[in-house]
Amino acid sequence: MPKISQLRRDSRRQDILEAALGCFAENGFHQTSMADIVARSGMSHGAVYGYFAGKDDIIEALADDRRQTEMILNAAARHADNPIEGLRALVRAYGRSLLDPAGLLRRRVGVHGWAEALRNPRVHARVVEGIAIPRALIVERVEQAQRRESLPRDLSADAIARSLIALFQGFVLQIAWGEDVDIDSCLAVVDRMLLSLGQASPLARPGPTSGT
Amino acid sequence: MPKISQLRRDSRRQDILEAALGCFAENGFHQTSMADIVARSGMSHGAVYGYFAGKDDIIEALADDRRQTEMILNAAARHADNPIEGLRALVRAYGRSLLDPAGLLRRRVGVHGWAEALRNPRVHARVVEGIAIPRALIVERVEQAQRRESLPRDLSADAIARSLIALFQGFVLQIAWGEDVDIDSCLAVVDRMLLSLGQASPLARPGPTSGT
Amino acid sequence: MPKISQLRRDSRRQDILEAALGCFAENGFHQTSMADIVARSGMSHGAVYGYFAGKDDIIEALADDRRQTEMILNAAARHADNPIEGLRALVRAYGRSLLDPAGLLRRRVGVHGWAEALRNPRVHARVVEGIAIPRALIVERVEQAQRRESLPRDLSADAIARSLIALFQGFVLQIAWGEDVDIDSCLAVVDRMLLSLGQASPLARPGPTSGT
Amino acid sequence: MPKISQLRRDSRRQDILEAALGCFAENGFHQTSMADIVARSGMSHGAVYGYFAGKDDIIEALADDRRQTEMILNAAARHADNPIEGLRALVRAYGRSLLDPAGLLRRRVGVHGWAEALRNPRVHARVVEGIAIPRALIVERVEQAQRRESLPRDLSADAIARSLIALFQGFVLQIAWGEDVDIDSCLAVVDRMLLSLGQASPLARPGPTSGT
DNA sequence: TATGAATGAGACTTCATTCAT
DNA sequence: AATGAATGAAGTCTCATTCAT
Repeated sequence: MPKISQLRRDSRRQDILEAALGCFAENGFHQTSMADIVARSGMSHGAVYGYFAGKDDIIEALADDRRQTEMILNAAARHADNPIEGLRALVRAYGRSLLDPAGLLRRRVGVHGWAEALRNPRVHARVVEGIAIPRALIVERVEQAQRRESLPRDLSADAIARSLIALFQGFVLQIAWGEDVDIDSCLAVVDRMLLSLGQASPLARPGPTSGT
Repeated sequence: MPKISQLRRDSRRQDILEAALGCFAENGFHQTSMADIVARSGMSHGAVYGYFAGKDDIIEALADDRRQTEMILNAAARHADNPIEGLRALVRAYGRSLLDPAGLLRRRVGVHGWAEALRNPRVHARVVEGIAIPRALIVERVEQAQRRESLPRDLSADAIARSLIALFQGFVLQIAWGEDVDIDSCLAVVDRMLLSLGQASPLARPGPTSGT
Repeated sequence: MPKISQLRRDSRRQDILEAALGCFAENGFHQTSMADIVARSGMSHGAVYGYFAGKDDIIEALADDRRQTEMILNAAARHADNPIEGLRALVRAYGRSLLDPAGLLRRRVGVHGWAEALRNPRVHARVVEGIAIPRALIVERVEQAQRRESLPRDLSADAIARSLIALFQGFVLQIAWGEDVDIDSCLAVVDRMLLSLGQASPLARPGPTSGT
Repeated sequence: MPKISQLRRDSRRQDILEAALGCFAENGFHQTSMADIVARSGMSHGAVYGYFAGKDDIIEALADDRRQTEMILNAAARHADNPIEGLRALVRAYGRSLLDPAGLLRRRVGVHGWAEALRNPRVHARVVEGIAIPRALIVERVEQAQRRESLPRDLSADAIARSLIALFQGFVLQIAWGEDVDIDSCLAVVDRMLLSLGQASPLARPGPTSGT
């Protein structure tokens, strides 16, 4: 029988996650101490441990960043009839999210999560699964487009999806570093790539990796 | 006047860097202790500190490793006469390096370095400068291509360069995670993107990010 | 809002200072390790660091201990009407404190503090300020005496004060070394010096530093 | 059969001691590393250990600072016939040495030695013995003076000697701290004390430690 | 439940001394 | 004799977690 309402519990939990997000964004997971998080959350050590089993648990909770992804994916659903337009909508939606200053912290922590996924299996699982979701959706759209001949059939749908995702991973990285990235220009490039892939005359296809 | 030859000194230094590379690849910078590196290098604590001022110094030395980048860039220089072919060569060269198992550790550590660059200014400088080198080269090639009309002039050369780099950053990441990436297929996608960008009929250009 | 009372906190803090005092008295500041202090205090490393920022902080806290000085000065204040008697009372009070075995450790640590003051600005400030307090009081008394002609007016009051202090610094040192100092005899000498200074016939004053 | 002449050996040894003196004066014994001394001496680690058994050996060699003391004592010998003048000459000689900037380092290291003498028996022995030499001489002069009635017979000669030494120990300390000490004024005070002690009318002697 | 003081293993780094060259 | 690289014990301090209050 909880003494405080579930609502209050959720709110407190969110406070901790937000505090952790701020700390991790500034200093990374391993250069942030629990004391930092505790101080920033305004709670006590004991209280924080009442909501999370430990630091790793907080890291995992933040790595489990499925919500934002799903919100973005909804944008693609609006063009369910035209796969190419769906993909373009997805690109635009992702692009917009890159410009959102509210996501700054989340993107920085995301990069830390990429590194953490290399050694922490639980984080790895969450991060990789989180990316598998949009990839599956993109693959679906690409295959639709290939069936309609609006994307070349000789290219692997999975490779196209991975490439699109890779593009945005790189953008996230470059932006997180504070580089002077003109997102709109980059989106224009991605958009044109998508479009021109669909138009490419088959005659012009040389062997892609023909070189040594 | 050192009692050991410069050659031996360099070799010892390299031993330490290799030990560190292995440790960092497995556990990241901050979950690797100096004791780990010391043990793996087979040297003593004091000896390691005779070569590096501390852990950060080792991290920076590894981040400063742009030799590999430069070697790859040399491959692209051979196609200096045709910019598009030069870019394609670059893509192939990078792609090959992704398949090289010898670079596995280096790529994993590279991802850790991306995260570290978010909070360590010295690492940031090295990482960002290391990426500025290929970007400058790509921009140059793209501008040549735009002057010859083999790439659309209305796209920003910088954005194209950033996009190409982003693609490979994402590939590095996905491969480092151990995902089942078919590099050849991805390279084919990138190659086709490059080619078709050049062929895209002007009439077919819709406003790239026209929607909200 | 601390979970332990301020009283208990102060007591713990005092325990640490006492442990440190014992260690420092035996081995000096730099030959005493934090582990020594921790062991002697019966607390844990972390606990000690909860009360002091580090070893230097402990050293400074001990150097900052001017309470004893002030207690001694109070003794002299009782003879406020007659400056010479006030000075003699001060001498007696200091002298008594030299015999106090309870102050043995404190005096030994004091000597270490003198050396530390040579290179640690914070300790320097505390030590020098701690001595400025009695000096100011002595200067005041001496000037009173000079106005009443009970001390020669041609001697610098500051120099007289510094000389009195120097005497006691030397006594502290010699006693700390365990030398066979007969304090009472020394006090008799100082007392007589004070008295005879006041009686010295002006005719008998040769040039003080007339030699080479 | 030494490869280098004894002369050269002595010179090298002196170089090391001078380097150590500089380091110790700046940072004290225990905050100076052998590497500091080695660097300042311009020699190699091995070479230094060829002249001294270790750091403690160097410290002891510096604590054994008998030469300067002896040079000063020679000044007192010139007035062998008149003990009071001999003491005054001694005071002047010591006073001059306090003003000598060349002795600055030596005096600072001396203070560190005072502290070190508290815990290092070998240093203790050297320091205490070094001070016993002038004390013995002063005692002798005082006893001569007492026999001639130029100093009161009811005061302990040892206490007078210790008091004179204490005065200078305190001066050394205050000067080493960089305090604004007017040495000449202080010497005038000491000189007058000596003189007036000899003149003090027996009638004026109250009980010295008559207080509580 | 909540608090925050306490724990203690373990992190990074220094340094007196040795010894192969 | 000289060199200076190497050793490794020991130093200071941090911090994730626990638990008495």
